[in-house]
Amino acid sequence: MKPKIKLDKIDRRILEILQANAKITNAQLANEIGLSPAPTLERVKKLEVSGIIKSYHATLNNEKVGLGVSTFVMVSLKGHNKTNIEAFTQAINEIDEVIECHHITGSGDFILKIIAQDIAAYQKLMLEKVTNIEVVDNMQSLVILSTFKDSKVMPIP
Amino acid sequence: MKPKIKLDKIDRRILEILQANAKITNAQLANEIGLSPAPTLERVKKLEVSGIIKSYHATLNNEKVGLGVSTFVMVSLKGHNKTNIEAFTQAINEIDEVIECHHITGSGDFILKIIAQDIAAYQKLMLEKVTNIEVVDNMQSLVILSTFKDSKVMPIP
DNA sequence: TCTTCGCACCAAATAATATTTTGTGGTTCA
DNA sequence: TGAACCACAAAATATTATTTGGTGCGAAGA
Repeated sequence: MKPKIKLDKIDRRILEILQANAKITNAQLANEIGLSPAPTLERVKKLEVSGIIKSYHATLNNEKVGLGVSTFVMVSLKGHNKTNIEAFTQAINEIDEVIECHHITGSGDFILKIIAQDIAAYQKLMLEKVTNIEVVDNMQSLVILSTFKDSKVMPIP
Repeated sequence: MKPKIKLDKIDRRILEILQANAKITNAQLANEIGLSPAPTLERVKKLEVSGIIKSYHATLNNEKVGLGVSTFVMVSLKGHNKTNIEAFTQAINEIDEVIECHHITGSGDFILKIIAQDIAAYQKLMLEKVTNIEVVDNMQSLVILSTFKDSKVMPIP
């Protein structure tokens, strides 16, 4: 039996705050939501245990670590059958530079997000690892020129 | 003068660990990288101050908070001039459901990532907020059917 | 080569923070 | 009405972060 969780206004506020800043102390968080530390912590733990909060991550400045190029890649497979899809996703999973892989509607089948040092490294990566995945029919790269928004805060309904 | 930062193997390991799990304690982190807590903390602080670590975020389970639909949207503007681009990015910035906005090469001009409760909410959002941005010429929605990879860990070169 | 400086580190003390415990009031349901 | 259950607050305790002082090593200059 899955425990049905309903979020009240305070829970939603907690989620909003922790998405924006996971490093806030429990005391500060308590203060912001207008409760004392004990029940605040209880709520956070409950959100974690229930799986509503999945994980916590540090976000890096990609340029500063030497990752200057990000792209989206639209991929079509040779066939849409389960075997090919599994072969593809498995191959993708082994490539660290592919940080996202989504199955989508529309003309293509998949959209990937890929990170690389520069265009040269990107080209090398594509040629050596991505292009020669057997089941891939066709690919189109969209290079990100600049990013205007990259929010880590989902709008909780 | 920007302080040129060079990362050694230990720094890269720290970044890798904190990207995967920002909630690790300093003592645990120290243990994993084979240093004592003091210099470990020093390194982390240095990475934060230098801006290599940008921020820390909680990641949610979108389905569990009632956000069942994610899409990519390819957008073409009526003209590629600076004025139109600024008008567009500003309009986009006010829509919480648009969590990413990138300027890209290729036939379209922008790619957006949008989150909504369900298809009905998505349609409403598009009709009421996105479609009628004045400078938008053409849009194509790609609905995410499933996500096979969504890594928060960048491969540091 | 010798000396000195500065850096990265460790161990241990201290400060801050998380977490647990205990008790209270309000709400629901039999 | 009253029993059981929550959600909460205050305060005690445990855990963790942070600071301090001291050591050794490597690089730069005499």
